[in-house]
Amino acid sequence: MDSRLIGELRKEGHRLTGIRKGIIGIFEENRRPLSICELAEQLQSKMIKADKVTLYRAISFLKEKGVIAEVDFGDGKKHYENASGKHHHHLVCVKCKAVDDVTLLHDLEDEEAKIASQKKFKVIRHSLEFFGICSKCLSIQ
Amino acid sequence: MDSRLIGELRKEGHRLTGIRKGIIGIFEENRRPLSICELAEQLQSKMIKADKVTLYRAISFLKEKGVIAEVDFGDGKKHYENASGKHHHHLVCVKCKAVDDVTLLHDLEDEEAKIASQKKFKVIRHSLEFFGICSKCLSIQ
DNA sequence: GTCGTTGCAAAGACTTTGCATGTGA
DNA sequence: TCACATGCAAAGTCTTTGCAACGAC
Repeated sequence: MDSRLIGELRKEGHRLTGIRKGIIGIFEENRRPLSICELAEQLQSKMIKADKVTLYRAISFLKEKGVIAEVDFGDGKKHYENASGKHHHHLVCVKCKAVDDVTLLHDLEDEEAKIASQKKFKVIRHSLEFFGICSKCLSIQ
Repeated sequence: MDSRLIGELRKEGHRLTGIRKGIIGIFEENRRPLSICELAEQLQSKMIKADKVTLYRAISFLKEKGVIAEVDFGDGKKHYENASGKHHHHLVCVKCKAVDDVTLLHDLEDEEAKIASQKKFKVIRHSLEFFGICSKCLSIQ
């Protein structure tokens, strides 16, 4: 587990509860972005019981700490993933909802530079998702 | 107004009501993506009264027809824009929520080709938004 | 013992559904 | 007229807030 994070939490007077340990552990194991419901299921499979409200609050807390990042697949739910990994984007299967990671050939830095110079817009982050049909669903059809 | 669309609607037994005419007109005038609430306001300023439920249904209908497209800014609301324009992406100001359009220097076709060949994933569409601070908000600070 | 964290209940925001009424063609 | 479109009420889903009880340190 991320010891820098744990030290920081302690220093700021926050507490490392069983639920938070569980959540941090799950986001370290999981590459796939998780919704609140999926997170609750994974905690349950680890024998950690937690109210959904607690998960919303824990997620909000960890998002502020920069530990996890929010990802949006336009399905009405928010999804979260470990923010520490290499920058990447997502392939979202519209049939089976599977999510895969992908990195770009050319990253978007030159695009962001163009935006800054042409539009005087300071880019903080971007969000790029590809929607389509995954190899499994293609083979089934 | 898009006469191809109108003909198609008629042929399929659909009706071109005042509300639908109003909505189509608004999406032709507006380049900025609109939420349901913003659409309701714009209709009202045209003296067209419509229930929000009707707008949800009309939007769902026009989305199926491919007339408008859904855009997601991760703010918990769905936004819609005219789908007939040139393919573009969005600059979303995190301060004032203004939205501007932007086109890429290099479009993502080569990335999609790479994804298809490496991952066997058939891309249908992608969604790319840049979040940051617009020129106005930068100058105010 | 303190004060941050949790759980339960309730409220809030956005969207969808059911059904009777209205209306364009 | 007749099927599609609309409005109202209600329900559904996801998320946030209030507050008392719990528990990490």
